Amino acid sequence: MSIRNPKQALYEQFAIVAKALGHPLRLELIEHIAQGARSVEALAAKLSQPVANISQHLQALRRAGIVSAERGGKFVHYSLADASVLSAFAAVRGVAERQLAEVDRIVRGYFDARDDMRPVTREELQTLMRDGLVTLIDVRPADEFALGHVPGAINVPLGEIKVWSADIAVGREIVAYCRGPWCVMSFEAVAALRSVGLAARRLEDGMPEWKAAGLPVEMAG
Amino acid sequence: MSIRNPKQALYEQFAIVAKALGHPLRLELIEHIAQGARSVEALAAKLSQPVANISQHLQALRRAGIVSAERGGKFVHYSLADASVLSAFAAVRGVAERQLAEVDRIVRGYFDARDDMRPVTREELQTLMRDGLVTLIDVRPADEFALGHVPGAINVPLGEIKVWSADIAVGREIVAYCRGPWCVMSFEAVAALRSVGLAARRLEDGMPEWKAAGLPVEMAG
DNA sequence: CCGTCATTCAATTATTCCATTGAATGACGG
DNA sequence: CCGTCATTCAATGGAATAATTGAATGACGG
Repeated sequence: MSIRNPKQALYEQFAIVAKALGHPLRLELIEHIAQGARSVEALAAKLSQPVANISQHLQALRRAGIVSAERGGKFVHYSLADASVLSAFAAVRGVAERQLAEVDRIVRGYFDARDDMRPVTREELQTLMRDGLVTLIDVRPADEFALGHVPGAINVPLGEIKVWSADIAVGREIVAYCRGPWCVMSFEAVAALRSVGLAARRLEDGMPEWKAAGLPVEMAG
Repeated sequence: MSIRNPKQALYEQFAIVAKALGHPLRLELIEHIAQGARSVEALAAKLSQPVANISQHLQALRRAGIVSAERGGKFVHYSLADASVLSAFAAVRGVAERQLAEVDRIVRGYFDARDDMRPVTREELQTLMRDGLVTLIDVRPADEFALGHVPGAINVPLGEIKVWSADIAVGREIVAYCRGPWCVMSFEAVAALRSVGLAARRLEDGMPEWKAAGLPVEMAG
């Protein structure tokens, strides 16, 4: 806590935030917390990690002002401290997408193979939904769907998509979304639907971005 | 390079970018490089750091796709790889400003003491300049001014502000800017000008943001 | 083709970060 | 007021990061 010039002191603070974003597990935690408030053990289960490890990463995120903790019952619920966290995440992602060849390689090797089409934008989706032209499916697990989803969306967790798609008439387009722009589940869903001859596309990103854009969110189920 | 799921692979890439932003020296490097392309030794001199140390930090930034290097003569010039780097920096800064109490403490303890007024926005400045109501000064060192400045600005490096202000008539407002929103020099300039009875305010942020906003930039001197 | 000099590499030490384990905390429900 | 259980703390070992030093690279100018 030595006295140093204020610029350095500020930059140290900014670095704390960036450093907290600088670990893949913590980024994944942010993605999950962005779906809604969650307890430590729920997050640990979702990431298949020991509880103590998750707890420590959450504390790192909290020290950086990225998430906030609130006790309810015997659980501590973590949620995003600020909507600006999502834009910081998006900005970092943007740099990586534009500049890192490895990102390009991963996207081409995996994601393009499952959906090489341009995703549906939020604006497009609103029009399509208003005119009743598409079926919108939310492929996240039921608990995340319950915490908030796009109005009119049907919850079809990825594991149930095969059974669900058996009853669907060919011709009507299906739009799928999940947790965010690179959430694997919506890519898998689109690939599965196409493989049985259905027309399917992804929404450009997921629930947190929809909400952050100020669009309506439906709760419970 | 083991085979793991694509989501983790992507998040590792995003983490590389964030991690590169997670060190105060590297953030300061970005601020300087944003003023214009610079050699390693020039940056080392500006930050008062050994050349080898700066070289290694620059390579970390380059691996993260944040800066790019180009050889010219016997110097390697580093510049920002992408305009999106500035928005990532700004987003991280935004989280810190909103959520970290320590940032508030530093700002109140140092910056507010020198300028407790609302800064001038870019739009305001354009109006004031067009109507000829203010004198605009760029308080950065001459070399940075030469690499690009706001049209109509006068270069008054911080060290010369006392001499310069002696000849200025009271009454006409002065607007000062430097490298970015928390660049210390413009705060110091405003404080110095006010202490001799002149009306002075800061621009809301600095040269890189002006340029990133698509506004005109004047070169050379 | 050789010397110069900006830059990078390599090696070292100190520090910080990360995952794991098991124990401690502390709020709730009875 | 006590047991339960989600969460946090503390301690360990191993890995990555940072600063420093001095040597090596390698492109340019002659």
